[in-house]
Amino acid sequence: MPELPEVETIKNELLPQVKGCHFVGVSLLRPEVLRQPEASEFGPRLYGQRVEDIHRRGKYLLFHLSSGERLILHLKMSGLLLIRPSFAQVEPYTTAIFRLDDRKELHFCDRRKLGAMWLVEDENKIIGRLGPEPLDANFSPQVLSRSLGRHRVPIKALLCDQNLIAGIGNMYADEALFAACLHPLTKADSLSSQEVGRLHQAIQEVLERAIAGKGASTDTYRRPNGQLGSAHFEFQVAHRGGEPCYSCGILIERISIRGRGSYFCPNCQRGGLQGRLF
DNA sequence: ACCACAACCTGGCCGC
DNA sequence: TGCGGCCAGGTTGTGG
Repeated sequence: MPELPEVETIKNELLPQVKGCHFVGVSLLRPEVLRQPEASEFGPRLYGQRVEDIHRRGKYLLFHLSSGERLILHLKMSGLLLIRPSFAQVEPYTTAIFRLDDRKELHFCDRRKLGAMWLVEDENKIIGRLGPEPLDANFSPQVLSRSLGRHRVPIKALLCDQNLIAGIGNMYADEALFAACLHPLTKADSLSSQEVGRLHQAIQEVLERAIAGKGASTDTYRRPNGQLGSAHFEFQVAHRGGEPCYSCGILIERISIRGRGSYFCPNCQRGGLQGRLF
């Protein structure tokens, strides 16, 4: 599942391939992927535009176009962006093909069909409500503390809230809580300042390590060249239910929080307990 | 304002 | 072997 490190990797590896290229055609194989504008308007507005830059915001990818417009993509659960040669074979579940002027194509594939795409003049209509970027210099422990302090919900649920912090999903929330020795059910507003500091550092370290590993290929994720990421080999708890903790040997448990699988070590993640759980 | 939950989607996995 | 049902999870919308 593409979260911040996966989308960051896609951005990093796509950029040298498409920066400076012009769009010379687009095929919408599944027009429902396009949320804005109407499908009939999409091709004409994209045609001839140069890709000036690509940015990431949370889990969104933003293509900066020469007109000043933004082509925005969200990969949701199973979206892939693949660079292919012209007239390459089209994989199943391809929803859109962008043709570039250097005989390359950008394929948007999406097995679960949840991904989405916009072409807009004002990106803030799409990404304006996102919380701060966890790897930005201005994401301080104080900023994190302010986000957490007003909510009496399990810390795990808050870490996945894109309006509070942008880019963290289920896997990296579990990994950050393990690294901070915090139980996922701990009420967010009960964290001490030391615990918030630990969590802040854990979030940044877990995300940076996953970016260094080019993302985690636990499910369908692949990089634009088709290769897998390696970040999941370093996972301590995510998707490791029933396996022994690398730190203490106790079996990793899985519970459901807000309908999402949450993996944690019941021995290492006692922080936040002491009667503060429920 | 805050919180919970269903819906979207499909391949894979489980139990019978 | 086959089939029904459930699960994965990011985001939006609805309702309490």
